[in-house]
Amino acid sequence: MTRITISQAAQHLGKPVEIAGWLYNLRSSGKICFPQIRDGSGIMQCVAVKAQLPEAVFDALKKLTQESSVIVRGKIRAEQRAPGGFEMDVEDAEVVQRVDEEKPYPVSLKEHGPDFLLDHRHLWIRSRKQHAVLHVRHEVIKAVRDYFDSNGFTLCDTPIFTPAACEGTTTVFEVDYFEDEKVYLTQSGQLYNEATAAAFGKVYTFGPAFRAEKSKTRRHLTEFWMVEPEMAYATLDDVKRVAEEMICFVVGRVLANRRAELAVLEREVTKLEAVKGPFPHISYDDAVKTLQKKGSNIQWGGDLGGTDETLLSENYDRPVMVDRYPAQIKAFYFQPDPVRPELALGVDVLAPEGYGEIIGGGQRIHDLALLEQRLEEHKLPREAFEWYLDLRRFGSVPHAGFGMGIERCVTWLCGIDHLRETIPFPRMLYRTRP
RNA sequence: UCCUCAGUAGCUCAACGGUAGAGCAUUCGGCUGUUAACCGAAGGGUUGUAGGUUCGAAUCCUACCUGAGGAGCCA
Repeated sequence: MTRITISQAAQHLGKPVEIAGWLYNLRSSGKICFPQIRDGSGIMQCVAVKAQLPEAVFDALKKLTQESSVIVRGKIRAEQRAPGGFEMDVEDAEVVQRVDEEKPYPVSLKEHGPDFLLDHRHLWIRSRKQHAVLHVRHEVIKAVRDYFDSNGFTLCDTPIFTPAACEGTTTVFEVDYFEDEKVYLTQSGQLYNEATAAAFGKVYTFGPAFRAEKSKTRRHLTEFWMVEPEMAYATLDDVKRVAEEMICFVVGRVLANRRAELAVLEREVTKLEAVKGPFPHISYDDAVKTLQKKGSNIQWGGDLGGTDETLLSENYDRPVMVDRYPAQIKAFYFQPDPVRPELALGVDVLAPEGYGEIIGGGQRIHDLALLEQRLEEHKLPREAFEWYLDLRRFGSVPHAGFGMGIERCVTWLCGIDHLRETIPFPRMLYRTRP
């Protein structure tokens, strides 16, 4: 008997096969019942007819409880009435573990509230929608890696324990490191990326980042995943080009390989099909003017708020790049604009449909004296940055890079309204379980 | 940290000062093509916690706890 996954059903029509999975749903009508089995690759509707089965097998199936693990054997045929288009005529079944009806599976197919679902996240991820979102996440991550791997970037992972906050300003999680030493969970691999870029030319790091800000919004997690490329001999324009190419590549992959998941999510595919280069570019100056015309009370020199990002992205059907922000609202390491030094050569990419910032990046300072001056202005402990300053002493070159938040990207592509559903086990303010 | 909202059956909600209810889930019964199947019946409650007002509180008031949304900050 050949064991197949449900996704392979079309290649095994008419042949005896077995499917190992869990009971997703069951409908029963006296002498016939329809167990729907999920196996992680899809959902298969089965048909069990009393007259054609041993009594024990039929009874076991008819009384099966939700999410009991079960192996079913039989032949598969095309069936229009079945969701998914295929159906198995069950000839035999083996219950691996039966969920006790006295303590039934808690996540029913009916509606639930967010608190309940998040408390049961370890089970919630079995449901169709969550399953689809996490499949899209997998596709996004794979596409991102494929893009960099096939464009001359070397994966150089950066440390998670760091001796100091990368950017000084934001709050970091402090960890006891053996006796008498404190380390911090990384907020970004960027500073280390600059070192590996000088070693390998083009690099990227892909890993978790931690932010201890008490942010309480649908766009924040305390632990999230970020891909950060960095390029030596590169400028702001290179960052913009690579970011655009990468986004188009990722969106294309999701459209090519995850149509079924997007359908489960009821995502408007045309909105994603519109994501093609070139992306619109707008300067921070113009962004502020546009926003003021639209009624925002943003002033020049202030950062774009969440509503500002939404207002701005409403103007476009694809991601928009906003560049040259005031240096004062950007991190210390941004290279100033040569014509207007009060501006930083940084760029943010805002996703369409109000999904906000998914990418932030820019060109880094390569001049030693200027970097030393910035460290002082930001009152950063110079000792901790000596190694970083070395990068400007030994073969410094113009270099640039960016970071993309994986969960924000997945949230946008899936068209869902909360970041927490795009990671298997979200870590948020006040929620660290399960 | 601040602002707003919400906690009633396992779940989703109703009852808004006068006997705590429905759908789903569970159990029992019915049904040979169900699509979050349907039909009949049963069990299931210290209304988040602690005080207060009242003849009477799920309902009004106060504090606290828990959660959600938003602000600031960011990916």
